[in-house]
Amino acid sequence: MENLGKIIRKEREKRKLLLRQASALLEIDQAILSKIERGERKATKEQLLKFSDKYEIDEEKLMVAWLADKVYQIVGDEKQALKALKVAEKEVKYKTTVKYEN
Amino acid sequence: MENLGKIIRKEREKRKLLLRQASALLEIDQAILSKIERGERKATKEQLLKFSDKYEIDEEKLMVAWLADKVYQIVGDEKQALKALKVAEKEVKYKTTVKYEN
DNA sequence: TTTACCTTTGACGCATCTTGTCAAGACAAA
DNA sequence: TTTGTCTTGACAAGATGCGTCAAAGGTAAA
Repeated sequence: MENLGKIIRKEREKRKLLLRQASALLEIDQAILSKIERGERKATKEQLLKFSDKYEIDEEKLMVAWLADKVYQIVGDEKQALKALKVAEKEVKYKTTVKYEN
Repeated sequence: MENLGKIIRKEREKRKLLLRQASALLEIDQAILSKIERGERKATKEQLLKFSDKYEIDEEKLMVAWLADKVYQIVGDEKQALKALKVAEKEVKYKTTVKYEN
C-alpha cells in the first residue's frame, strides 16, 4: 500500500503527463498538485474525487490511502501510536456491529 | 477501553467533584470541561496534561484515548475506515522498524 | 411553585490553520 | 544561455479551533 501522493504521481507518469498537463486535466493548480504528489500538502476531498474521476482510479483505493495519510499524520510520531490505532479500530468495529446510531 | 471524556468524567465522579470544583482544580473553563467530558469538544494537549497531573491518571493511558478519539473522528463515518486503519498501522510499524528517518 | 444549585448550550471574538493563487527559484537538457 | 519542467515561498481569504461568558435546562428541596 502507498500513500495518496505516490499513487497519483505514479498514475501521472504512467500517462506521461507533465505537471502542467495534469494540472489542466484535473483543474488543480500545478503548485498544489506538486505538493500533494510529494506529500507536502494533503488533498481535499474534492481533489480526491477529481483524481478518481480524471485518472480513473478506484475511488475506494484513493479514499483508503487518503484516510490512512490523515491518520498517520495524527499518530505517526507518538509512542502510543499502535495502541491508539487498536483502540480506534475497536470503536469502528463496534460501531458497525451495533444496529442503532446515536 | 474508553474515550477520554468518559475517563475524566468517571475520575471526577470518583472524586465527588462538581464541575465547578474540577474546573478550578484543573484550571479549565467549566463549559469546556463539560463539553470535553461529553465528547462535544476534544481536549488540547495542554488540557490532557492537566488531566494527567491533577487527576493523577497515567499520561500514556490518556494519550492513547486522546489519539484514538482523534483518529476515530477522521475515519469513523467512512466505509473504508478499517482498511485505512490497517494501512496506517503498517506505516507506523514500518517507521519504527526502519533505523533511519526520511 | 419558587428557590437554589449544577450542568449544558450557544453566541461571540480572537487566534491559528487551510487553501488556492501567483511569482520567483532551482535544476536539467539542449 | 536558453528553454522547459518542477519546486518553493509569500500572500490573502476563508475555515476551523479555542476560551470566555451569560443564559437556558434540568432537578430536587422547601
